[in-house]
Amino acid sequence: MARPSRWDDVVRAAGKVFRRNGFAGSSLEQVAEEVGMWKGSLYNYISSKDDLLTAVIAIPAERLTAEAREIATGPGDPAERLREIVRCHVDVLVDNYDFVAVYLQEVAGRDIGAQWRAYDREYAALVEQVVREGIASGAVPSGRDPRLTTMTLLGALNWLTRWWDPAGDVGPDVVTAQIADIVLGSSAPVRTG
Amino acid sequence: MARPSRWDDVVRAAGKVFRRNGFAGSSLEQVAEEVGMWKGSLYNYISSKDDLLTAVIAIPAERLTAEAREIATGPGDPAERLREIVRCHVDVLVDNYDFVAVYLQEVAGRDIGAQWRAYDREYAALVEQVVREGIASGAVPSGRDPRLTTMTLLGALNWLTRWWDPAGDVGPDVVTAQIADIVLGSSAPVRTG
Amino acid sequence: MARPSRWDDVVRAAGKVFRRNGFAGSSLEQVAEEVGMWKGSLYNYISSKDDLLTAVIAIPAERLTAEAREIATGPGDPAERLREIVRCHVDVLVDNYDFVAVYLQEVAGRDIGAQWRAYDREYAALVEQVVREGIASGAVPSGRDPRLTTMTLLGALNWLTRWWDPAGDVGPDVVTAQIADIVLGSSAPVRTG
Amino acid sequence: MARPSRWDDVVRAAGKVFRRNGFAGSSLEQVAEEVGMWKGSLYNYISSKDDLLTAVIAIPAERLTAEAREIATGPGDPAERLREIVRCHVDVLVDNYDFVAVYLQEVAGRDIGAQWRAYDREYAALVEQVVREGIASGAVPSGRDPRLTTMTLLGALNWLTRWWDPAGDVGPDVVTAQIADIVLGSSAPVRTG
DNA sequence: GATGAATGAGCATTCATTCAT
DNA sequence: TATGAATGAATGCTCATTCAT
Repeated sequence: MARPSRWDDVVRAAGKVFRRNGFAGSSLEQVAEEVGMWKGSLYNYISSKDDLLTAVIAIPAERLTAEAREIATGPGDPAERLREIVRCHVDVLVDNYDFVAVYLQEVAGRDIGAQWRAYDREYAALVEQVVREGIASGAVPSGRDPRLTTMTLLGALNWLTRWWDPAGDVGPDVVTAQIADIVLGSSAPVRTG
Repeated sequence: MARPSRWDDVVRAAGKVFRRNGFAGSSLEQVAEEVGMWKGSLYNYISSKDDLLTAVIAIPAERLTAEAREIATGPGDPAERLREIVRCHVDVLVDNYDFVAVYLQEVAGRDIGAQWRAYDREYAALVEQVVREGIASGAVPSGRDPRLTTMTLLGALNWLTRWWDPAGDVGPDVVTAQIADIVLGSSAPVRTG
Repeated sequence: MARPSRWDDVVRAAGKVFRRNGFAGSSLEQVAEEVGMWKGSLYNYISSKDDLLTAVIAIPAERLTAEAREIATGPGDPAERLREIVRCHVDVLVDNYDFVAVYLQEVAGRDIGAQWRAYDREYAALVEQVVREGIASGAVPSGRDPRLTTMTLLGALNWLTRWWDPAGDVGPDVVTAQIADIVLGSSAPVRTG
Repeated sequence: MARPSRWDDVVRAAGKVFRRNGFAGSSLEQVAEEVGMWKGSLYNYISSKDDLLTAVIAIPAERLTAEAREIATGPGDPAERLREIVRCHVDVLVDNYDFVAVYLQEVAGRDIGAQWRAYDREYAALVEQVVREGIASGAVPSGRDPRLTTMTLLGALNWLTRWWDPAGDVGPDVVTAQIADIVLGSSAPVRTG
């Protein structure tokens, strides 16, 4: 369907509100107020509250899986591609803080709505594939369980929304570099800037 | 007030239900049904729904902070103590899967109820202290940001509830050892048992 | 039924609580707490909440009607007997402040529970009878409507629980004398003692 | 907020229901049914049950204090102004029987909600002021306690809702005249019409 | 497209009452 | 007689959703 003009505002507002109060804890009235619209008017844009969650989540989830697909199947040595994945993950996070936070809070790894789990599974599988290549190539220390390593990486990345302020002292580059270092078992000096 | 006999059942049921549906998404009727009790009867044990969340959360939070306090201030070299912290974290998780999951989902790192954030902050501070000692002693690769390293570790551990089955192929010992290895930058072979 | 030992305490507590919160706004738990008893234990004394209201109300209502019956049918000129009725009314009020307040608040003149209205009707009828005699004898100014005069008197008396503190500056004697004076159209000086 | 169209119906229904069952004894479902609306729809008009009580009470309370303020500070000899106050009081009662009954039942002279007691106090003070002038001018028999006289008058007036039917034999004019006569100690013949 | 009143199901909480101990 | 857990109905209030204007 062709989304009318204020669609973006609606989704952005939903992201903000859902992040603050959780999906179940948010009311559409709060979303409407955030957009500057009346409750009933929201239904010119959505057909249900779940619809809104889907829209919020699709934004980072689609970008993340699309880019991961490209990186995972693309050229370059495994270590480099793993770093790219981390960089991409952090970028998406920075660009869509609210949306990512909602996605992680409400959907990722939870037994909720099969339609949303698909993103989750594909993304984790793509990352795991690169991790496996890294183990095979020696870029990741041998002996590491691939899935455990993958989920450790994702855990570290996904936890960022709980504590990290992208505008704070520790910027995106440091975060990217160090998290990649940690997983790669590298003690290379941090590159800033 | 002296908590009567079925108190433990009530909290256990709440943990189960809250984990499944989220706190805001759970109804006390669901909790009551899980205990095998009528909705109104719950109020012989609690005085509000929040009360129940507090009870659920206090269990792992108190144990975790208490043990971390002991480990952080105790003897042993930093690497060893960091491993102990990881082991302890995984143990608490295994023993209280539902409660920990609820804690992480509803409270950890979220702008919710100051009374609950205190646990969070203390625990992270204790872990960070040991991480700093690890960096100072060379057990953790130099150049790592202490807070970022701490949160990477906690992220990895806290993400476990989203994907890890303690009864599955990869057992608690492997998880403990590998997550510690990753953070310590160690590529030592996994020690089991 | 033979009322067990703490019956009086229970009724007294009920009067206090009902006066404070209204009957519908009071819970038996509050009453129980006021007695120093557990909620369930109340049912050793009462068989329902209404039962308690009946008990509370019966105390002043029975005394009031009994004494009014005696005064109304007794000897003495109408003016004197009207004064006696006022004095008796004020006495009952002072002796049973809570109970009277509850009676007036919950029952008097309200379309509630026929069983309680009976007291009301009889008492008003007795007072009206004396008022009529007063009009006939000239003690009450002629031209006055008997029922209106009666209800004016009762209104004045019944409103006392809303503002009058028996222990305050204006004592029971002044109140008794002046209210009687007003209704009798007398401007005689206040007799105290 | 601009009160929408059925606001008046809602308040009128609330007055009716509250009068019948008392505030605490009334449910919003009863009010909704009286309006011909569903329970939840009420919340398009109010934000709480208390809100509704406030609305019901404000109607007679504001009119009463406003008119009493005018009369108390206006011209005319005290006796005349006291009669005007009585007339006004009876008029307000006749025009807003339910609302006045609720006000008297739930608020007047009760230790409830400070926001409502203010009306009460101001009104009584205004009436007392005129009573004092009446005593000073000789219109009210000397020797009368001003506050007691005021409260006797108000008690008589406020008790009307408990027994008086404005459409019955004794009409508003008779009630007005006689209650004023009684307080003024006047035995002037009743003027009807 | 916007409004906002209406709906009706659902929820946390209260409370009179029962009953086994 | 006292206790206090259990019951189950009721209540104030919320909220996703609908719809006439």
